[in-house]
Amino acid sequence: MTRIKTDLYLGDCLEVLADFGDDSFDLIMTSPPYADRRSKTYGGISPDEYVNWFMPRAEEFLRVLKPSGTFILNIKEQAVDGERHTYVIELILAMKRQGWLWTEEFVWHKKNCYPGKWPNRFRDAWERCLQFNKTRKFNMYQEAVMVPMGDWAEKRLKNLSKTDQNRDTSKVGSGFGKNVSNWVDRKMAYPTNVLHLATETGNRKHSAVFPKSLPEWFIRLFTEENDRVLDPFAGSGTTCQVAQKLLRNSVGIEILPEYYQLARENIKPTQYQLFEEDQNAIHYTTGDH
Amino acid sequence: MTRIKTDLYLGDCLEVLADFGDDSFDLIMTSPPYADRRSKTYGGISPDEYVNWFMPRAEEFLRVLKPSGTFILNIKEQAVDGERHTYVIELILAMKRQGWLWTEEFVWHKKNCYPGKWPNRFRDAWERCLQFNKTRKFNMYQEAVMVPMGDWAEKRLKNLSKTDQNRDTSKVGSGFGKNVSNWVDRKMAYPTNVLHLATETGNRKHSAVFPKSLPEWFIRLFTEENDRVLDPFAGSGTTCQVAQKLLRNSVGIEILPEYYQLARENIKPTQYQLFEEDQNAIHYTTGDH
DNA sequence: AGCTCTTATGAATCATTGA
DNA sequence: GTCAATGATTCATAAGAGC
Repeated sequence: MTRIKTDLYLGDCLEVLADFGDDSFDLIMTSPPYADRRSKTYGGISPDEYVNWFMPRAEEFLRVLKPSGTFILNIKEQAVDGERHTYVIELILAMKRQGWLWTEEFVWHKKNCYPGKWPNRFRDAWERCLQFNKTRKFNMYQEAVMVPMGDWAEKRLKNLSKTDQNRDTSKVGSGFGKNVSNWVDRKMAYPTNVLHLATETGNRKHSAVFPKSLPEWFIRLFTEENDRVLDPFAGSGTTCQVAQKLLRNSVGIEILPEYYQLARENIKPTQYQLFEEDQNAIHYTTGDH
Repeated sequence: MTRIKTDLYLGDCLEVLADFGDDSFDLIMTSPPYADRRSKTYGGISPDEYVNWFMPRAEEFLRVLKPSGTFILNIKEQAVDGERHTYVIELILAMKRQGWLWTEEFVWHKKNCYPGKWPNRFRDAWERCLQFNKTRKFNMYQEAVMVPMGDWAEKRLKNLSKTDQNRDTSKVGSGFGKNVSNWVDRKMAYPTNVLHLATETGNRKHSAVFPKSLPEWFIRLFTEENDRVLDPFAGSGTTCQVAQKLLRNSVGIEILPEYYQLARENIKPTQYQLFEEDQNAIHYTTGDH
């Protein structure tokens, strides 16, 4: 029996994380308060101060992340005075100086983005999901997020073209023959670094929620069951909710009491996972928090 | 009768542009050689030197662009030693210091990206289209790129682009708008800053073309007929081809003789556009180049 | 004309081998 | 050791051929 823990903390992650040991988390997945957005609620970090505000916290993230772990930062700069502000790209450079590896930049395409019309720009339909790592040897479970192949596959794989055979038989025997058999049955393909996820509408209490599918995708990709996930800007607790559902331990930190309270309501009490022979017999029983 | 000029130059844009006056172009649309890519054909600028290589050219672009004009830069940094290189975001910062406004960043989602599998990353399926301007009052013709809503429209659009390819160019000048106006009673929507286009895979002579639809979209969005477009890294001349089709004047500059020659072959001689009442009476007659 | 089927290949990235 | 060249991996599109 494995216990899945989901812990919520009220406070500034800079202070709360001081009590956590080095190399504690397999994944940090967060969407921090955007500069100047939610200024009423979060005290309004101005775009120009954003990097200075973020960096000491990034240092703590670097400390508590395992060497094999990953940090996913969902963020997008807004337009300020007719321009895209540069605080996000400056943040990337600053974090590299701090010791992070900037491994990848995923694009989250928001299929149903916010409506609106402006004379000088179109609706903003994408956000960055920046991937940072401590080392080049990080855990990645690609099979966990495979996607169905396109319709083209069925016809295509019936009759493999000569090129395919030529290109691959040029290898010394071992390669294609084996792979053909892999391919013919294959219905799934590896995804790309562009994610197509709709935003979830209707959450009025927390203005900057991401859809559950966003943390779900990254949690599946970068962690296994019983791993430990951190969301240092937990908001209404979406990341922790998803982590719990996927049987990952998680820690959520939120500075605003309203959101902290909301997160507590959204998170079910501690779960217990029972391993039994019958897969359908995985039960969830609630326990003390 | 309006004459559409399409001029191609062989040489380094840094030198060729010296002969052009200030404020000459309404749109600069280009995809420069990426760092260290195609090093056999182009010089192979190393990622670390890329900004220094680019900046003097950017200065010329700034000079020859009209105050109401736009500069679209299609670029993507590669992975170097397990990380995304930072030369593109450093370029953005350098260009801002040079006097550019970084107005927007469009995402070009490449639906058919290069295949492959690696233990630490997925396939790269997007590129940046960075929008820079000289002033906050730039021309933008949003209606020219409106898209029909719904799935039925997608098929319609596909068919349209097919007939486009078949020399049905009479539709094209103002045609897109006209066709679209047929659907105006149906719902039209403004697009977003995410473009979904497939790369063209059939081109054997030039390995790095962008699909025609990419410059087409930006030319429609940021210029009107008879405006003047520049592609300082013209390659096989895709931008100029499209500009000509859309009845915009254009200048293409290419440093490699092979591509310059290829561009010349791809560009039809100077066109003359006749304005007459009957839409079908728009004729093209060839003249000296 | 309009459909299906065939075929080539694309701004990729990492691991391994060779100089 | 460092650096350059070669090999291995793999998905989606459109042009072209055939009916």
